[in-house]
Amino acid sequence: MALRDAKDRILDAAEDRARLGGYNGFSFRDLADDVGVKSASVHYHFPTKGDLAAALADRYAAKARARLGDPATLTARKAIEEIVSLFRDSLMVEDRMCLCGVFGAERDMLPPEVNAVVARYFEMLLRYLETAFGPDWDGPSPASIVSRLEGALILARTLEAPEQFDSAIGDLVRSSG
Amino acid sequence: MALRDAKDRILDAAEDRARLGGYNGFSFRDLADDVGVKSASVHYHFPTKGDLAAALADRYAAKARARLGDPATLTARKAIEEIVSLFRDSLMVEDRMCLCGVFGAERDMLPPEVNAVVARYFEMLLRYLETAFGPDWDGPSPASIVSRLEGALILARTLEAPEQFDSAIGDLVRSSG
DNA sequence: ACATATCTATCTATCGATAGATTGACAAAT
DNA sequence: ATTTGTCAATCTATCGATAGATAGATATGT
Repeated sequence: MALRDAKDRILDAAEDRARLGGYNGFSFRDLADDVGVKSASVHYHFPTKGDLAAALADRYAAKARARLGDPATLTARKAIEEIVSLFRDSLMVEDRMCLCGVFGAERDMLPPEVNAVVARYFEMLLRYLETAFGPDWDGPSPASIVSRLEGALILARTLEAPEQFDSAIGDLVRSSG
Repeated sequence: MALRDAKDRILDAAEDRARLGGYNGFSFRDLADDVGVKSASVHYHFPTKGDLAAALADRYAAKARARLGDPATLTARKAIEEIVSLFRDSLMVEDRMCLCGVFGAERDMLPPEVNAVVARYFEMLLRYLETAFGPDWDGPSPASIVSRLEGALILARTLEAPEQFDSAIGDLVRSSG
């Protein structure tokens, strides 16, 4: 065993590269070099690239889910703050796209097993907000919030203007705290 | 001369493929086969892939600009309707991503000359709305509208649920007509 | 001994890109 | 009217690099 599990370190490298350049933005050799092994060893852990990317999106979704917390225990305002913070950190701290946002944009050329996991990520985000909002919610829809966050990431990064993120999210934060 | 200018037919093929799979979702050979020439002929018109993608994004932006019309002659409501219709057709009619949305998501691995054109596309959209809104506008910011549209495309396509687009855009359309 | 994990070595396919020949159209020179 | 020169556009052929993937040997730990 290395410092950490090799499988995890491979996924770390893949996540970093994929969030910068998408599915074709990394190769088995890239990841092998990053981690310090040979590309055949990456294939040992993830036989195909589809396997790897699906596992990657799955771990990404699980980490997001854990960070967001249990929506049944959150007010609508707090849930919005949590999900905004998740995307804000992606932009401001990590300077990376949302992994599932990139994969979603490229979806028509991705292996179907990857798309399935990416879809589950977005369903999870929507359910999270729905649960926190409850049946009487009359504010912005979960879909509009998730869309705005995903799009704001693209916009702010493309314009190389992080403040555009706040401009895009503005009234969301205002209306929620 | 073929039925249409070869350069244009190459860009047509590239636009179609790029909107499905991103920058690495097409190759010179793909486009050559689509158009019925050899890949060397594609290189004749666009020496590098960066040249091609930059020209592609530029044409894409010009077409959008022409379709949207002059914002100085439009009410805020009408301008919102126009830009919503642009993205709605991308989803419902063309079943494709926004070209600059995909390129924006992949931006960190794209040639800089492509990113420059993509950024100009988004600046154009923001200016379009700003101009139509005028200085007294107190509705949603241009950045929030563009973000929502771009994100709604990703969300609806990923979930293979076009109705999610309306759910994400809903109150925008409602408040504007 | 066995399983896990890595290695070396290699395969086929494709990538973006280039060199150099060929074609056809059109204009200028004879 | 015919020849010559020029140019745009395409072709054939190929380059070196890299892609994802595989076979089989090797090392390590239990």
